[in-house]
Amino acid sequence: MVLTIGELSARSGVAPSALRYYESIGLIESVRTTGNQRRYAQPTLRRVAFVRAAQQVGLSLDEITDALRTLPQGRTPTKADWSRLSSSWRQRLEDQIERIERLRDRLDGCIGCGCLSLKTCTLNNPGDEAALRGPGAAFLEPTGRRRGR
Amino acid sequence: MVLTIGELSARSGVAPSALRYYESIGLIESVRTTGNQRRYAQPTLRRVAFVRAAQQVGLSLDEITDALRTLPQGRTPTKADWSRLSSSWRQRLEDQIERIERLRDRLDGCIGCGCLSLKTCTLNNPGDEAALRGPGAAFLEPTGRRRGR
DNA sequence: CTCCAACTTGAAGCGAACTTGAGGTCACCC
DNA sequence: GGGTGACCTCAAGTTCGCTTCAAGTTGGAG
Repeated sequence: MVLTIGELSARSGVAPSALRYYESIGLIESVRTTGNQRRYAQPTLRRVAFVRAAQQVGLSLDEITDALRTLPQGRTPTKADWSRLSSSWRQRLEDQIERIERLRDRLDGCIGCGCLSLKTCTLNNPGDEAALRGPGAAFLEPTGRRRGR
Repeated sequence: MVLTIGELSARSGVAPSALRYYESIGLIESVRTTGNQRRYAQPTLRRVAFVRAAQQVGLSLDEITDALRTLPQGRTPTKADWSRLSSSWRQRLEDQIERIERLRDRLDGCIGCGCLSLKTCTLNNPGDEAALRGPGAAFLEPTGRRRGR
């Protein structure tokens, strides 16, 4: 069974134009009918779903492309394929979770102490502390940046 | 003590051009010297740090602006100010964490079962399941979307 | 065989979040 | 008071992740 672009769009929730765009950057593949229309293999559906999930957590299409490049597009991925991809992302996801938890806790802490205003709250008074160890305020952006800069 | 744009940039790790941009969209404020140069009060440093943290977790500058608008820029924020902001963001952050954990667990599950390829793994075979309850594949994008679309 | 919705391409447009550049001014050190 | 590095404005440019449009083609239902 193969899918038309309309079917893939309906089942993935991703617009046809976006799917064409994904193909143009090498994120997904299609075969063509004699009349030049795209046909997608089902694994593409999972691939697309995965792309959206990864986007949700802040990965760029470039990064996702890189990661998925380690998976075969033609054959079904093996455990080893997955294991490779998974381990490289896991740390990243953990970092992301930690970053959000830190912001959440910071926010919670602020309810109690009224900080972003109190000098005494070092946890929430990062700028001046960071200045002591040089510029960058790296405590808030611990590892790789998400986009831009 | 006030900060020049260069100092604020160095201490926050945010480029001067970005700081000017933030000001242009009303995210931060400055006073001017007689010679028309910007001078920032220290709370601005915390504000900027907060902005970057919030960006890291996927909030747009618009949303951050809205949220911070509930905080006073002139006076120091009170507990009540913080409490308001905090409670409105908390759920959002929780959702974000949950979403990432789901992706992580999905990834972990895949190591064991080789999915994104096995039909038997329903957890990781969302597309076909989603098709049963109509298009959208909403399982992966549970609540509000981050950007675009 | 005809029809029409669904597809095709390529180019242009868009919003977000900045950066870069040109041309000019300011402020602090010697 | 002179020099120079940090600052100013405004406009235009950049990247990402798409969408929209125009003009044409395909393929399946009747």
